[in-house]
Amino acid sequence: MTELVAIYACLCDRTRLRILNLLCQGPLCVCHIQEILGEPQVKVSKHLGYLKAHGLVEVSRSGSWRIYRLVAKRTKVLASNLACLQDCAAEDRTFRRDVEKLTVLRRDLDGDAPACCASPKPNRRPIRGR
Amino acid sequence: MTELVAIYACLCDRTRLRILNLLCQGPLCVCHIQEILGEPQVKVSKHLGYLKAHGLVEVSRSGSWRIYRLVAKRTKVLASNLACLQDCAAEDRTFRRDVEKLTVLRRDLDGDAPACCASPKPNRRPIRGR
DNA sequence: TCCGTTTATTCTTGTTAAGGCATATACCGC
DNA sequence: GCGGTATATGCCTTAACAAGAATAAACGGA
Repeated sequence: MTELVAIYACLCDRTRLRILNLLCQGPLCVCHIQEILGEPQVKVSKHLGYLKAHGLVEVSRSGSWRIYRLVAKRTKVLASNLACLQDCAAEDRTFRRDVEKLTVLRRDLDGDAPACCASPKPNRRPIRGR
Repeated sequence: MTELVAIYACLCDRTRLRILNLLCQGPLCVCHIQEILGEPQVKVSKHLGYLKAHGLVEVSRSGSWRIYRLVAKRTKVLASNLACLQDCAAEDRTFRRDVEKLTVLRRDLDGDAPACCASPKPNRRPIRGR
């Protein structure tokens, strides 16, 4: 039950929902999450930290990038809720657009496996205009 | 998306989860929820208020009792999440015990339809010892 | 009309968390 | 080692909320 409450606590924030929705598509580095969400770095980083602290995601390093992904071993409860989230996300504009952006991003990166900054196109637009 | 966040906000509290789990079994009056949860009246009332304010439950009066129930028309998102919750609840001790208590309570009340205080057994134990 | 029961509301206090700014840390290439 | 990029952390302010105590409101019955 405590676990369930913790999961719902993670899910009751818009930014975290968008992040989780993206991670359902596979591992991602922070900068891509940032770019897709269009949210400031601190915000994204903090929410990722929150999700990690509560056991929903895990990190690995790849050079100077951190690759976030959904935890590999998921309890039944977590799996159920992620599935439910995906269901719900399928009908939401924002969620769908995020995934579309991700798809584009991956195509621009020649679609190699852990699609992250690891292999950026030279002329990729900088993150967050300013 | 906003709706989804609101739903999760409702779900990220232990007491509310227990209440919703009970209401999944059917309408209930406040005093029975109180009795089953073993939580003080204020607490239960407030959480019911919260759930109502966020559109997860609705109330009707029956004499001096208020009968709470899950909202009749549920969005797809809400329905999905309630189903998911029930799934998760099935494997949790507290949730199961709450439902068992409810079953007993209903049996004691001769199992008539909107099982609430409307027809209490004369020798029913008072709510919350004090 | 007064009483007891049922439920909600108000007020207060402590905790948690969100968002922003500035800064720190870690790594890369030179 | 230096500068630049990527990411995290600390501090601050503000808002939301949980919980408890006391009280109010609404109703039924004698």
